[in-house]
Amino acid sequence: MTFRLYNTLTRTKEDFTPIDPKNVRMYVCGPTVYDFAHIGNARPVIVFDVLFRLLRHLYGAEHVKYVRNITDVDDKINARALRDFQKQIDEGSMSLNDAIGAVTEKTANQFFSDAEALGCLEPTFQPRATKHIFEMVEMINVLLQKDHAYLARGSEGREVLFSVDSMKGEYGKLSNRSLDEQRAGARIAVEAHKKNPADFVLWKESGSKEPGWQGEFQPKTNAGYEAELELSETNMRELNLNSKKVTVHGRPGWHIECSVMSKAHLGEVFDIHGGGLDLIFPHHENEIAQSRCAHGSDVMANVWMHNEFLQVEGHKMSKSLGNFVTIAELMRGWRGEPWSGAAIRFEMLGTHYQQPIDWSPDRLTVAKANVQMFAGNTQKRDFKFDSAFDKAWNHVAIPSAELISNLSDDLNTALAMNLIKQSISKISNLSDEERVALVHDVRFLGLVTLGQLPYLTGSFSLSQMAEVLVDNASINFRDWRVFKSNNDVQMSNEREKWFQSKLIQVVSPDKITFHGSDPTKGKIERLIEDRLVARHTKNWKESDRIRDELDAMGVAIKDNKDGTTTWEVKR
RNA sequence: GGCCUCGUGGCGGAGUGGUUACGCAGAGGAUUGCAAAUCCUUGCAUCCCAGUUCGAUUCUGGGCGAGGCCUCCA
Repeated sequence: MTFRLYNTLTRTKEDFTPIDPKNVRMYVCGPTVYDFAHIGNARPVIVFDVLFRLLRHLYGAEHVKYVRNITDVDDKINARALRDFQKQIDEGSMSLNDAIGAVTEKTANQFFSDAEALGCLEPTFQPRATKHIFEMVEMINVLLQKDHAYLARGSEGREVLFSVDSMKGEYGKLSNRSLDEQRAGARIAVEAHKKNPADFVLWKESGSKEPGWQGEFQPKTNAGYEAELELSETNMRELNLNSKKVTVHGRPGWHIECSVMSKAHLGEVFDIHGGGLDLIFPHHENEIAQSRCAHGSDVMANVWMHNEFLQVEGHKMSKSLGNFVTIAELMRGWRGEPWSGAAIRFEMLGTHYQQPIDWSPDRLTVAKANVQMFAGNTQKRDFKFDSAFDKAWNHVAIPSAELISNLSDDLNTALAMNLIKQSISKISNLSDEERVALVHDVRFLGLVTLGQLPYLTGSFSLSQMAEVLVDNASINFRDWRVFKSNNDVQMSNEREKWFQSKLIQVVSPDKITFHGSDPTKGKIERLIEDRLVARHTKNWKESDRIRDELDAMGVAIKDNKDGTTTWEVKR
């Protein structure tokens, strides 16, 4: 079987050959943790999770390393910290640094739980930029010594800049653009202190007049770093500097973070580097420039993969259009319905990663219907207690050869999902072998986990209903904690009301308890029993009245063929 | 200006050099006190032009139309 991947670097589909089959290495650009992840962010998370699963299958789980970073140093984070914690900072009850820590911690945690809800495996490493500052300074020094970088004074202070001219002929290969074309384009701001307008920042001085920066930070903390920068002879002459060392109190540029974190965990040259389409230029181009020049290598990674973008209902997703949807919001309820992580993943994998997706309730409905059909049918007694099914669930997922062959063709999840959708549509009529294959494939793709099954069927047992409520509660609880920590009294009160209405008790900042199960359960069961009695005596009036009453409680009932009545929370 | 993607039934949306998945909506039926749910059956489609080919929705070229990226962005 051949395993092929489209490589942005060569613009062709190539056979994939790892540098070392015992150590297959992949780096994917993770989130900048200034705001909750939206569905656009979810795409690379899901796509590269599938690739991770495939690599693990092909080379053995212990032979694959997957690094997805957390960018927790960025001007947007600082801005967010100032916005959210302005009051506390002004009052002196919180340092800007702590505020930044609160923002990144909160956002990163939400990202982790989002990724989990979307059925993603945890990457091997999830490094944070703030833990690698020293190595960044080190790499910048290497670049300075090799004359690939220079110190200059910009409008906002001193900067260490990467010199793209020092890499002429090689810079721009990934994005397929030459420096000459760049100059012709009108989009690049010409800044006098740059040797070439395309030169980008490696290190940026933090000005003392920027609120709260100067003196607020200690070397160990998350923002504002003292960097010792060695200057090359050339730079010294140009800047008329006498000393060989210059200290710049500042912060790293965006691109250097990934160069450093990938090197730290995967080495100077590795197999696969992934991310969103928009990162090709300038982010990945600049990563390549930094890493190759610092290490003197021909490539940074052999294969570069980029996922296409996602639109929302035909439009670019943006805050100004008001169609910005976070993952948590989708699961809580979007366009009138909550969408499970499984449905979101199902929908996402239905399109090849290099195709744009238009995100809409219609498409999600399809995915949801499929997931529910699968889950519902596998919940049926004759299916569930069937030994073949049992076996499939209780063993490690062994994907079918066809699934692997589809995925091996440049991660063709659309084709893989086609297989699954077809099997699901005739799930009741599948042979034992086909059923087992379906169960394995669905699990391999991370579409459904055993723990998720009860939530997907729509036919909740009583205890499962309680679980669902607690599950929804956990999302609200997360929000409540955020509002609480922001001292947003109005919003946290609103959440508390929600809990009260659902008979859920907030025990502590880490714990919630569901108390609503028993009374509700008893009432519903009693009403259903009463109604069954009424039906047996053909008292249709009373029977319908009870149905209305249950309906008002948000409970929908179904009279089954065998004379029993089941119920579910109305969706 | 540079780079790139897409155009399939009423709608959403896959795949394929030779009978066009799947879902929603529609139609018919089973079941039902009614309803809901469920199950079964079913009608409906490949933007236009040219080329390659025995054969094109699929490959190539052109046209028309839609959208994205190039600036922080996944």
